[in-house]
Amino acid sequence: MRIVFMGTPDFAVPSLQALIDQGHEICGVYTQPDKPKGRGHKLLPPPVKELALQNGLPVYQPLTLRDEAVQEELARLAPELIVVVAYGKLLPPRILELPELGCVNVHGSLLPKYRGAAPIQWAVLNGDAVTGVTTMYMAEGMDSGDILQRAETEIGPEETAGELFDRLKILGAKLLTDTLEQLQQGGLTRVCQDESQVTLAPMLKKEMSALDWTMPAQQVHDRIRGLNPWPCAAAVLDGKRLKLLGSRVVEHSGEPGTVWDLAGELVVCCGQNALRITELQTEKGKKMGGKEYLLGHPLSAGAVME
RNA sequence: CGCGGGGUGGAGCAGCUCGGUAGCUCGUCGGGCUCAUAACCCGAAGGUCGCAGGUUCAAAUCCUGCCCCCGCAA
Repeated sequence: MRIVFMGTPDFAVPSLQALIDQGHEICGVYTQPDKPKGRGHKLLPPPVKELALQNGLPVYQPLTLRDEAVQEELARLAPELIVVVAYGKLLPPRILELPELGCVNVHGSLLPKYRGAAPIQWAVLNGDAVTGVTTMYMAEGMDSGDILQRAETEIGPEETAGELFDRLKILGAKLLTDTLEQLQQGGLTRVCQDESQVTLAPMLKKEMSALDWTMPAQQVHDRIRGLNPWPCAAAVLDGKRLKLLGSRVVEHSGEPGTVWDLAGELVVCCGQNALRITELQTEKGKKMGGKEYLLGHPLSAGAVME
């Protein structure tokens, strides 16, 4: 098929690769403009752009799709189908109607659950046992289009949002491949979303980093997993900021927030049970296990984590 | 030229301001004690203090340049 691909971050890369491998004619790749990232000032191209360039695909980075000239340019590419994976911009109605086969989107949740920008993170934050990916036709509302296919996967008890991300981007690419194959054979029926089951997964904010130690350990644990690798659960111990990256629920009780050195392990009491901190990061940026932290940062008596 | 922190035996840290014998906790190896142990006791090995220059009688420590890592901000 003659396809225009729209996508930006890491998550979209396997999907674009899948389209290339599947032998489609990719007549254009749309991605967000390069933005200053990193420490210096450096202008970094989005991951999708890099893959596109490696494959000699024409790249377009318009500031907005609402611009008429941009829309005309897209129309001249005459795609039969537009595939969108984490592009980061809403498609105006005129573009949605442009390709004869429509616009297909890959989303990181089992729609209609978790519409929005951060479906994967919220699945972990909420302690879900199962999530997945969905392919769908795009409609005007955010992630509201008719469902084509879904694929499920279990979320591991210690899995972080970042790890799940890496799995779902692969799963999403596979599902996309399958969906396009079946579309070409006309073997798919579109199913509209059950509006009563809709939940939203808004973008995470760094203000969410703070933890509430009065919550049960399991919930704090889910929080730590879901916020990793961004914005990451944050805490203050001994006057210094810590990022908490990994944890395990352990049986122990005490005043919520109090910190213990239990046989060399860093343990924090929660509202119910406690958490063993398995990985953390100090202000210096060093990632280390709870044990290693304790070796160089002995706890003062009655230490409390905030 | 966005702001800032850091690179010290295998691990995590201190020492740097006020240059002068490389320190702490853990691990490793050997020995001891114990019914036993993530416990305890004794002993040992192991470091070009990121790299290169400079100042100095003397540099982990002061000065200059470079490499690498990271936090904030985006």
